Amino acid sequence: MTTPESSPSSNFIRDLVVADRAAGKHRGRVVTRFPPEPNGYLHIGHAKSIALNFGLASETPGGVCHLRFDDTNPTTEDPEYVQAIQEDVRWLGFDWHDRMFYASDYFEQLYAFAVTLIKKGKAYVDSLTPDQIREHRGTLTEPGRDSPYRTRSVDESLELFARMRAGEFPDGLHVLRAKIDMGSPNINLRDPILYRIRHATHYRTGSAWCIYPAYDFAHPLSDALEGITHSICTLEFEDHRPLYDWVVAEADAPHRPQQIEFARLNLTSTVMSKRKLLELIDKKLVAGWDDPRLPTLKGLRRRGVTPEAIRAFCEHIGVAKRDAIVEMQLLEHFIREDLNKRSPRVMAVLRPLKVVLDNYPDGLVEELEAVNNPEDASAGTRKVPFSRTLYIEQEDFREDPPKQFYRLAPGREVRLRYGYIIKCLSVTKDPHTGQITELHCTYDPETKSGSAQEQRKVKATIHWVSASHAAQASVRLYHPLLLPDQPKLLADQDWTRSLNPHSFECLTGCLVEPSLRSAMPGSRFQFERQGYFCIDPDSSSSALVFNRTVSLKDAWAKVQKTQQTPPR
RNA sequence: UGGGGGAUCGUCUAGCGGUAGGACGCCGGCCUUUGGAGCCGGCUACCUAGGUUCGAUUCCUAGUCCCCCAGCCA
Repeated sequence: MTTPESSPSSNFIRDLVVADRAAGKHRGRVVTRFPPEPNGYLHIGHAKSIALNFGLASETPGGVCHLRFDDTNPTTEDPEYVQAIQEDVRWLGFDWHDRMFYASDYFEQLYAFAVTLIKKGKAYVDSLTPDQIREHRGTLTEPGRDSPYRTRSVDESLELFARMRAGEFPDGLHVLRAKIDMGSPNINLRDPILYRIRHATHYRTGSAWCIYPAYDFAHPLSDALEGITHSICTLEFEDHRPLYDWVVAEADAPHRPQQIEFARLNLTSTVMSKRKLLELIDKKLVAGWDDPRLPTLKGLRRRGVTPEAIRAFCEHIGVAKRDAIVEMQLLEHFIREDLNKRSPRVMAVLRPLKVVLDNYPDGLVEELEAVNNPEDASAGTRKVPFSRTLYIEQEDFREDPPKQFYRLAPGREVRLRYGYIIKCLSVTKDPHTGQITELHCTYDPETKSGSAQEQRKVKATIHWVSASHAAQASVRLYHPLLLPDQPKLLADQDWTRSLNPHSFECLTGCLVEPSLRSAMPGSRFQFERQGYFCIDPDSSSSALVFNRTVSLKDAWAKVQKTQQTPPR
């Protein structure tokens, strides 16, 4: 069977589905659905739902999962989103096969269900204004009051409803409401609106309709029509469940699905609500839906995150009913874990510092052999050119090295990855600014990597590129979208004030090893000692652009952090 | 203060009356030509108070705290 690591962890929905199957409920069938409204892009919170619904279906013999667009509101929906959502679900690695549906395909049937309800005296056309309806609804603590139109005859409601459909009335003049209980302590049961008039063009049905079903009506019936067995949604719909059940029962639906609610995903230092994401886009606070700082699937993808990492993350966080905020570090862990296995290693210098090896023959170029991936022997090796003038990382040199810094410093030695041990002899500075402009070092020819004499150990190995061979690149670094610890501000209307003003950083003049010149957009690498990077779509062979997906864990950064905050 | 939900390490999560487990994180060590990866060890939790029981995180009672609901959004 499966190993403990790979076997899916238990959660209450899985348990329930298994129990239902064992009990022969729904004749042993399991049909789930992922029902996005095409009015925005998918984010990692949706990924949790997608993984749950498609996962449940795929781990059950004969189980299926539908993709259904819940497109009952013509004013906000757009085919652009329908397209993007399909791409994202596929990219994540899930397949609905031929089971793609639209709630808008059910409009005719939903209309018939509404007529059934009216005929049964379970729905009526109300002619109160929106304000009046709100007034009559009561409050959380006071019951509502019946609309004067509640006692309208079945025939009159039938006729009015037909005329609503025929387009005889302007928006808002009438609505169709369920006749349940205006005194219910559950506000959702106080004669909820089933249909509203909207003279708007629907992206799929065009102008065929001017009345549109509300979620609480369309959703349960769409589920019923599709034979959904387990209709999984988030916690905020919990008190809609009695209405869900009411609609399915009273409309004489052919099938009764079961609604089950779970807690949506929240992540630290980012935003997940559609409203906030949309606001970031609209106000141009980010570059677009695929901005790598965003938790959208498009953003994560552009950043270099793999679908495998997202799926592993979703499996690991589990499914429960308590509100939860998952630390971003956990997501990063799964990104690193996946990328570590698959990313070719490569050397890149983000902030270059020139190094001249005074005793290395001018004009000589050696091709050093470098391992492509220590985690994967089949990845092989490559040649990296080495010469007299190199660049190393600025932070790998300290003129006045602090405690525990064991990289290069005047008089100190360090190994160049796949190359030689070098020793720093002198530092050249700009006479005006005092800035270090170059280092003069010597190399020890006895210490070439892989050679027999290579006995000596040094404290550190650093990465480098050959000055005359390296390719220029720019590198985009991403930092948390939000400032730390600002839950108060976030709740505000003014939540954008908690945005991190430095969430985006672009490094130019970076130098990468020449093998990267031919790399294709989207390909991922580990820049040794630094992190995982991928080639951005903006990249070209003449101007390479990398995104940092996630940094490597950095023990030295931790040491520094504790050094910076000495106990006073 | 109506209704619906929920409370287990710092974070996420398991547990279904019998020693509270895993992961992330954090701390320490080993190893290392990536201060990466890997390996080893450690850290910290059952909201409170009663009750039932030989035994309660689990069952019961009463509290406390948190989340959701008053769109012709979903």
